Amino acid sequence: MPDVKHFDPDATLETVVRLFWRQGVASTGIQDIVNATGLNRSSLYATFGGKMQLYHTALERYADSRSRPVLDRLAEDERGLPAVADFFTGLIETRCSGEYAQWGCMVSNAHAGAENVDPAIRALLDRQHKRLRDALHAALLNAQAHGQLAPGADPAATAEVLALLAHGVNLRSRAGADAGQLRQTVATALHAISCPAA
Amino acid sequence: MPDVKHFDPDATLETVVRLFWRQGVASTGIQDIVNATGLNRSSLYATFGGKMQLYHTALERYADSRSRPVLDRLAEDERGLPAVADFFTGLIETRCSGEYAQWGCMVSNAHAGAENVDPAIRALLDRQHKRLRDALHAALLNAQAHGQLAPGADPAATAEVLALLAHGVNLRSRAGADAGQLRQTVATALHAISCPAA
DNA sequence: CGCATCTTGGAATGACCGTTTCAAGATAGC
DNA sequence: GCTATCTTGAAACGGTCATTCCAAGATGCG
Repeated sequence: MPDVKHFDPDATLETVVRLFWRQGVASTGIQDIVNATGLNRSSLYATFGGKMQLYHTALERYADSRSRPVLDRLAEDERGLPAVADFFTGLIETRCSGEYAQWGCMVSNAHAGAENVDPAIRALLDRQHKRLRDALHAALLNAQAHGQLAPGADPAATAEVLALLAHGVNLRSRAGADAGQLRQTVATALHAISCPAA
Repeated sequence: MPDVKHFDPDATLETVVRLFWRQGVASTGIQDIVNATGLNRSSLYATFGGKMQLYHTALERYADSRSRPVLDRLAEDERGLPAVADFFTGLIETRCSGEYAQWGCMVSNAHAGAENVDPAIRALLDRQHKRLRDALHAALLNAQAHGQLAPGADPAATAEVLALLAHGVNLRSRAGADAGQLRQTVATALHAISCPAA
């Protein structure tokens, strides 16, 4: 019978996610990954394949373990606009303070890099953008049902606006944008789509 | 007396801008630049310095020759919201069709790359974001004067919202987002900030 | 224990990285 | 046309790139 792995692939992948998230795939070498994870080149290639395959796996892990829970919570929060506001508050908190401050969003970052020409990566970016938009859409439908939305507002189109706004927050936060200003900007946007009478 | 340059530095820099714009600084090698410009390494280094210095010069050229004219036109257009709408229409046109389709914005792209840790680059990103926001602010002040803006709307804060929206357009267009959908999204955003009575 | 099977360490692969060096070539004033 | 001064071509620099290979080590079953 064969030998078993002497390391935890899951923990390794989490380390790799952070490297690619912070530095991007083009600026991260295999040597960086070897140094950060402590495991050998052979084990890396045997377990995850080449660099781009590893990046794809890491990006998928990011989307599933970081984005998805937040988006699911947003979609299932039935309060309407307060749910959207909380989503953005949490987003700005994550982007501007703590361990991941000024790292931006790994998915947003991938949009701007040369890796987006890879069809598999681009499909992942489209899927993730759709998930973001759909979660916002669900929250806005609740907002409309509660009469929180401005009359005549289209929840689907507005969800797309807020999705692009989130991308903007991700980008600017990576360059060190002020959290307070981002919060005020989001508040302004939400005020613009909310019902004047409410 | 000395020899003179056997090439046009301005035309060379324009070629370099396109390389960095499309592929990013991390994925563009000096060899790529040598191949694209046709001139020698020695001439490159003697004229522009090293790679990062060349990237900085190229990014500044992009900001001055590509962004600035568009932003100046926006700031000087006194029509108000129609000026903003035209700005976004032109932006989406540039981002989604023609020679630069799916290249995104070189400044937005720089936000997501590892190059943003360079203080000189980050200062340039901040300056450029401020220019974008100020141009939008000027246009929104005109809109307010013309009674096009929703009552109670803050032109300064709204300008920041639209600036982040522009970043979102830049990002998503690079991943091949549909121009029609982007136009509709922008229209929705502008509708949300416009005066209901107008 | 012996053996088949997988993992691991570490060296080696050729290609490319950004940068430097230097001789040969080109130019403008004398 | 000579010379001083800059530009240009081409090779070479040490280092790092992603990837591969293979012997040595570890494992669980018979």
